[in-house]
Amino acid sequence: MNHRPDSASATMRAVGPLAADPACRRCEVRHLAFCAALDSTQLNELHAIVEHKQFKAGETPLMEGDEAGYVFNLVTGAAKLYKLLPDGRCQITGFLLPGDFFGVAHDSHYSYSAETLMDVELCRFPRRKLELLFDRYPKLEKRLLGIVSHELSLAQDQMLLLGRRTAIEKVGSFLLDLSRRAKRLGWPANPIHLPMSRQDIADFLGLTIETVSRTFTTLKSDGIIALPKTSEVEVRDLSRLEML
Amino acid sequence: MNHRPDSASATMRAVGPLAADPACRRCEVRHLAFCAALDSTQLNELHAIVEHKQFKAGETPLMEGDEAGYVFNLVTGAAKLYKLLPDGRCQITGFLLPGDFFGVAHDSHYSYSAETLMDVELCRFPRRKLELLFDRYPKLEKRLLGIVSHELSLAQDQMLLLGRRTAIEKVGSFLLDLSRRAKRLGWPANPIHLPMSRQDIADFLGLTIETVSRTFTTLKSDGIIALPKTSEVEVRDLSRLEML
DNA sequence: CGATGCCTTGACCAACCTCAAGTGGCGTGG
DNA sequence: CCACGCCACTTGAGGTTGGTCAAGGCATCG
Repeated sequence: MNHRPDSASATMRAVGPLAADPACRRCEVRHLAFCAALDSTQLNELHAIVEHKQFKAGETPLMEGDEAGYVFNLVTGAAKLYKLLPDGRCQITGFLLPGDFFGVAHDSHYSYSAETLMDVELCRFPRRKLELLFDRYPKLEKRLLGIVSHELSLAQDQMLLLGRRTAIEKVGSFLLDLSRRAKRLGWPANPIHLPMSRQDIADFLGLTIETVSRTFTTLKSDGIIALPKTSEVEVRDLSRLEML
Repeated sequence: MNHRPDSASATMRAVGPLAADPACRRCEVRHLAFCAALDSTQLNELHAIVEHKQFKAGETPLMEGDEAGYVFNLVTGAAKLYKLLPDGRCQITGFLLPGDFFGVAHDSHYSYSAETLMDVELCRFPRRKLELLFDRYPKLEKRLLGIVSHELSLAQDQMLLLGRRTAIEKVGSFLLDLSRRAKRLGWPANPIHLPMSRQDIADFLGLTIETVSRTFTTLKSDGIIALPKTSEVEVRDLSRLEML
């Protein structure tokens, strides 16, 4: 049911229904995730309905138009959420890192797709079962409301970025954002690791891959960043990056 | 306040101070608003905490950074929600029409501003009191979750528009969207009335006022729309408008 | 070591922006 | 009732940002 079905957890599971689920308790992203701030009872009930799943890089845990039967919590890895136009143009609406929640739909079908950027572990909650839990633990529903409100706020920030910022401002704010999120996860905040391709960055910022590449080059020759690897950005002048 | 959730609502309605509040019951946008689909008891309780307010055109019911003490429901008129960059660049994140809800903040302060486009009537709910109601009527909180999820979905659509659509596609989709919303409100869907200025449309679509104006002119000379007044758009070829 | 895929760079182009002037509707005052 | 001014909108000319198309570099992997 969760993680690897190996010896340690099998032993603990023998004790009793409530002591039997160390997986969620041990979860490294729990303090960041949907399941944060739950008491023992709630956590156990949540654990009872969760399904741990793994995906390889490039797979799609959910697709626009699918029946919205589950909500998800990313545990390890990274993914993107995106929408497509009929002619193939793509807008990435967000990147998912450990602890991030996704899959909320305002009606019965998802309005966007998700694709993994690398191998991913996630928790999957059947929507119906979760809603039953909400009736007993309104706190869970409050938590979800908080998460969705937060995402709405991020979406509005992104609208401002897409509609009114220049290419260099877009890239700068993207890098700062990734750096902050890495820090929150306890990862190195300065050599920023980019789990996504240049094309993904372009589709997130409303630019082309060439413009993203050129903007990185500009920032590099201005001494604001360095690019030790193509998937790694070192911030060399934070204040000038923030000024953009 | 004197109602208990488990009382028979039919009986309760007959007597007491709450029988004296037909305002909410008569509300013309109730079937569209936050207060839709509530039973009599819930509606009475909600009515007990609501404050009706009026604003003149150009006023700001809430500003980015203000203490988020209230949530709002627009009853009549129209308004815009927007965010500003330090240098004054503006992105409108949405237009509000009767029945629309706004003022949800993910933390204790608003992350955007609201300004009326014309004289407006609205309902204002004190956030703390509303949250107390949520504890007794989880259905209210579910309703709010539904509204916020829906707004998130709209925000993602708007990201796709801002990042990946051309000027003419932006204007076309804006007009279709306004037309659909008018229809839902029981207003004429075809000569579309625009309650906002060209500048507002530009700030919504991530364009300049000149580009919006030119795009209207192009659509007009292509015979797709007519402009009987500057604030009125007549759709003359719906299918070609939808094709954009 | 060649093939592959991603990224970078270059030259050119077009969509959209900027700046500036012109138009038209509307309210005000003579 | 008309003249005027105001303001929002439209139109025009020219510039810039970012897009398009194409070639070249570079790392990874068989």
